[in-house]
Amino acid sequence: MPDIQLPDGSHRQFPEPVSGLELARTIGSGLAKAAVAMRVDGALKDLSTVLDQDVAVAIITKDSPEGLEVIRHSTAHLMAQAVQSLFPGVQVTIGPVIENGFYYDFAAERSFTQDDLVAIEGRMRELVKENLVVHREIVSRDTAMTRFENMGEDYKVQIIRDIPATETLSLYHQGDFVDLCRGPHVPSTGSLGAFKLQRVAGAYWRGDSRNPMLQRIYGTAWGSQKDLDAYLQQLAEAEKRDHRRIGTELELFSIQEDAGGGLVFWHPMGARIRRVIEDFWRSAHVEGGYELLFTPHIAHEQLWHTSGHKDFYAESMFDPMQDEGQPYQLKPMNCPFHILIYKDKLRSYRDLPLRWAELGTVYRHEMSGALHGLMRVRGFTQDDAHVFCRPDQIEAEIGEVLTLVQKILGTFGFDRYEINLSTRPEHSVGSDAIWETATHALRVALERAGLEYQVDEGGGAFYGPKIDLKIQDAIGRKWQCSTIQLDFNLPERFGMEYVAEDGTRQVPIMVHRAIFGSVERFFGVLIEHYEGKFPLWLAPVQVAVLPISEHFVAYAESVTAALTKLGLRVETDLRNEKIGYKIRAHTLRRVPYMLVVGEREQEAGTVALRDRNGQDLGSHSVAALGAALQKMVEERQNTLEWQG
RNA sequence: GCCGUUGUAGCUCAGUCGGUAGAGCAACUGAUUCGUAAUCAGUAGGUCAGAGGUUCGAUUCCCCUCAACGGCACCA
Repeated sequence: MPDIQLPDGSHRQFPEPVSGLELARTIGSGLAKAAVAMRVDGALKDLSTVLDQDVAVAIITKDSPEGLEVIRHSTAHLMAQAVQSLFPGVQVTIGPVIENGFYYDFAAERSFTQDDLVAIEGRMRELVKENLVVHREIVSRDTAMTRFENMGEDYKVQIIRDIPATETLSLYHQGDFVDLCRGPHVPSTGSLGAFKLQRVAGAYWRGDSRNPMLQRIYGTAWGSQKDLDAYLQQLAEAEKRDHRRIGTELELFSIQEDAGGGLVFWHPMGARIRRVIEDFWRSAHVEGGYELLFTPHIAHEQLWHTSGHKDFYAESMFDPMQDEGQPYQLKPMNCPFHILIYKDKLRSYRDLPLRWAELGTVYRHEMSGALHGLMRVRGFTQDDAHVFCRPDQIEAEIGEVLTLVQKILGTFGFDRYEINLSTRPEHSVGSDAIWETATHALRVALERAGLEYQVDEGGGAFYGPKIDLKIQDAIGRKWQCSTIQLDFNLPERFGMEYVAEDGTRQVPIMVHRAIFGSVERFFGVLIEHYEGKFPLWLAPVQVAVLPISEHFVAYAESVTAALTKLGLRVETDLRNEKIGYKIRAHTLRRVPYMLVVGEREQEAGTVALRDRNGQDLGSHSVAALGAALQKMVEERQNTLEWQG
């Protein structure tokens, strides 16, 4: 006689045991239809589970986060069933839920093609129509082992072998398909339907590159067709922001096959933006008490032995080059160079903190398959800085860095962050005392700054704790940019020291920090964030002056000259085209403001103002417009809204 | 690096069952002198990613290399 408590606190009594699905039906037919699983005293269960005790039950529906997980997991099974029915002999391995979807890895003789995906999806739809009941079977380890051995499912056998003996093994059946799975799953295949297979890709068995490569099929699944469509729409939106496409369209940058992969060429328009970014970065750093450095691109190989990079970073470094019998190496990092400057003379405790920043271009041998537009390249410029300080200064220095990070990122329109504090890993250098002091200092600095953060226990580098910061872009994607890392290793390796108040020699604390991370990558993120519609202060061309016809060319040029004189980036479009053509052309180039000049404007000494969003902003005198634009640029405003 | 796909004009793409290629946009020239997202006409533009092989003949078929794309692995 189970007494079942529902999430709203109410109770329902049943004369005999009931299944979850039956329970849902007594609550409402709509609920029963949307139900995919349930939570019994906190544990996820299939709806077919019979409730014969007094328990608390929450029905999980398609639209809840947990329900979506169940749907995605069940859709992965459905796909595996379809694959095995179409391609006998293909082995199944694992098929987990991922963000927005699922994948399933198969061991197959040949790789799947795009046509195969269409066929698999078709078969899946048939199986949905058949509305096969999904049922769970508890089996012993031996039974499970034998069954999968007989089926020739070698990978499943390996999986079973690795499951702790204490765990219950369950099999899920639907039609003639069986899979080893913890569950829960939807009650029948008819509960599924809003899915789409996306792509095939290779993936190593158990994620290890020494293992055989399997065929992974990715798919997405949702609680309703509407949600699926919305998601696909969102993917298309993200696609439109692709910095590689926009970069080509707006002539911002290119990657040249003749030069090699992962090497970025900044074209004039991109270079203009970079210059603005860097100028702002420099002035913000000087204001923040930094000195700016320049260091070479290569150094004796020996330096990289001293730094330890030859031991633990060699794979990412370009091979050494020889000159007069001496091996030199391209730098993958700037830190050793800054250390050499530090060591160039004896430092006093009074000199600390030293804050040294450099836009330092480094080269790393990223593997060919890892290269991706501006996001992952082989040559890039780090906005690198190192703070050398005493242990008692850590907290204040980290606080300063966090302030600068927020100031700089905020100016680019990034004010939502995800922050991680990573603490001491198992293998590490440095005393307990220094780790303790430093980690505490990072924590306090974060809290003082009022920043929320998560702690990644043991996630720090072997040489010190760190703070990583991800920014969120306009469509909610997260990008790792800023990082603040303490280093107890390099100062030791290089024998850095300062003379303390008591005359003893002490080792300084070293802080590595970057705000953009890489200028290239940050630029890529900016392009995607703004969809190429840069705010006025960053736009490579801020204003386009568009004469209606040849008669107004002289006036247009005078307007351009006046605005250029104010430091604005202005172009005159003298092409022999109609005004509509010019407006379209500059709108597509994302030029923030267009000034139309014709007879009326020439007479009155004004311009007709229009922004790239199609807003007609009325008529303005050249002087008033210039002053208003200048103000917007100076304040680095993120909006084009007219305040003149 | 690994698996798969792809590489044709500046861009987006069509095409060639093996007989050295075509469109739209962009560029250039001319006409038009125009009021808020594409005026009309013409011209030019290609070692069909690169190297090799098969063939009378290769952009097309085969092999290798390079690069891009989607993943995996990598990314203190």
